This record gives sequence, structure tokens and C-alpha cells, in this order.
Amino acid sequence: MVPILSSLKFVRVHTSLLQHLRFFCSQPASNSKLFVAGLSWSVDDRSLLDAFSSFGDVTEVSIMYDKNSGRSRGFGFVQFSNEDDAKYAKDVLDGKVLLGRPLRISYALERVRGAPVVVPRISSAEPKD
DNA sequence: GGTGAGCGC
Repeated sequence: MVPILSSLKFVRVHTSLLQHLRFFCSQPASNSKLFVAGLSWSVDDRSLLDAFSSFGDVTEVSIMYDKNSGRSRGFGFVQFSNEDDAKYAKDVLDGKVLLGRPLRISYALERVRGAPVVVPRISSAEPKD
């Protein structure tokens, strides 16, 4: 009886921890920050800014570069000051070709301090309420 | 160094 109860308790704690982790990580950091992937390796910050600034007020643009090679990792982040501008740019530019590569745009995830960003693989298991 | 889905220090 006791080992059963303790194992059940362990399962409860474990599942709640996973749910909390998934809940925390699957939430967008904000609706005004976009995650832009599918970038060509020749796209830099300025060309990305030029592509997005025509759809709204862009606060910050950052492309992730490899520390060793110095080349672009093919994705970056675009921060808008307005949520509607970010949504507008996402709706228009998502799938559009920039320098030969189709853009893949989605909302940026919450960045957890000290830990890598966990990308939710299970989008069908999200609570609807 | 070539690479092509992805979530940043």
C-alpha cells in the first residue's frame, strides 16, 4: 500500500512538473516579438530590418551568428513596438521568399534564464481553455 | 568547409 501511494505521489509530482514546464515554455514571450527562421546565410541585420520595417515600428532586430565561423545560423528575432504590426508583418512575410529562401515566421518563445528554450513539440495537446 | 530544421547569451 505504502509503495503504491508513494509511487502515485511521485507520478503526480512528476506530471505537474512537466505540465508546468510545458505551460511555461510554450507561451510566447510577447505577441510583439517574432521568431524568423529560414533566413539565407547572406541575410544580415540591416537587410532583415529593411524587410520588416515597412510593416511597422521595429524596435530591435537580431540575427544569431555562429561563434566560431561567424556565419549566420539562419534565424533571428524581430521586436516590434506594436502587437498589430508584428501580426501584420508575420501574416504578410511568412512564407515569402527573401534572397532565395522562404521565411518561416512565428512568435518568439519565452526565454528562460540559465536554461535553453524548450520548443514544444506537441501542439495538439495544448489546453483550449 | 559543404549543411537547411530550428527559438537568442
